Amino acid sequence: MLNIGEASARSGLSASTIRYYEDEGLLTALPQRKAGRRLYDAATLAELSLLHDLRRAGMTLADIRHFQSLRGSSAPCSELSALAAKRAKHLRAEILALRQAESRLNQFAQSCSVNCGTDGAAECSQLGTITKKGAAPFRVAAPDGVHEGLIARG
Amino acid sequence: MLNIGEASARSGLSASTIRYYEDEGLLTALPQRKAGRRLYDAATLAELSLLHDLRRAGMTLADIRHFQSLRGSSAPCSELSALAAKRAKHLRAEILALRQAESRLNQFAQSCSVNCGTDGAAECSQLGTITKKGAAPFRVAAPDGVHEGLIARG
DNA sequence: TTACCACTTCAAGTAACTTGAAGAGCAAGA
DNA sequence: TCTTGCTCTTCAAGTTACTTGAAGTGGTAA
Repeated sequence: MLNIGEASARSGLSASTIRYYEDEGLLTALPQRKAGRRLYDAATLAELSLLHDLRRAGMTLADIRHFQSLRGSSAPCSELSALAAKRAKHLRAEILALRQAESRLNQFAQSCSVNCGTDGAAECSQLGTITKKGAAPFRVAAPDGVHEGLIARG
Repeated sequence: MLNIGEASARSGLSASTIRYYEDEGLLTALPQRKAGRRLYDAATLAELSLLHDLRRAGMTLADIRHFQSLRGSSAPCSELSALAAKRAKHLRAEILALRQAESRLNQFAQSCSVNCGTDGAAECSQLGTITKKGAAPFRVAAPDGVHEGLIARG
């Protein structure tokens, strides 16, 4: 039995986020209480960890609620499966975009540090070096009603 | 010269987001106006695209403002370079985590669809299959004052 | 001329947390 | 026993980055 601080460390969620999820009804099993304080067992902890994962996967809390409602119901598992696959596909696109962003940042950092000390300081101070060269501006479209990427959520 | 709709399509930002960035003073060059309507040239468009990229890279609007202030100043380019490298490193961790989430979702979808039609439906309806098996719960720590991942931003 | 659509401003709403205030439980040390 | 210090409690309010809605304007196609 772990207190909320330890549960936080293990699940990767902050203590206040854990309380928030509980308030929002996202925990199917409430933590036990001792002297008013929450205590988490392995099952509850696993659920917290799962919540963290699903959020990482870009699901909104509403999505997660839907997932949970399917879970208990007699919904065809094809629906559950499709939901997961759709999310995974979306994640794949997101990962690709992040990779592009990463490589542009790295490019910038490198060209910047190379030019440092020489007369290239001017070029270094131009943010423009990060922008895609020659590549057409892109939009990561969200397929059929699925929400935009993590960033677009605000 | 493109109107805001076209600028939106090219930059990947929604029209209202573009207006929002302008209101927030994130555009170093304001778009021209014709009959009250905004018109964007190549330079402004590039800036919008860059803003989109930096956001994708997980920078907050405050981060971006800081980046911009460094840009014009006599700040050592090592600082700019370090900032970019730090961001890129953080992105790398983020990408890794997303990949894990993706593979778990895929695992779930697959095990689910395989079991469909058999008596495995019960297993399928268990969300628990997505959770990491045997792996210790992890936390993607944000190094020294850097913000948490995209999701943690809310 | 009449639709119609993309645009304008401004205010208010939203998601998902986070922060702050004010107080309580409890273990370690003097 | 008392104090210090930490973690916890609830509840309200604040935050970020947008998004949505209302009410009105500009330009063009039929």
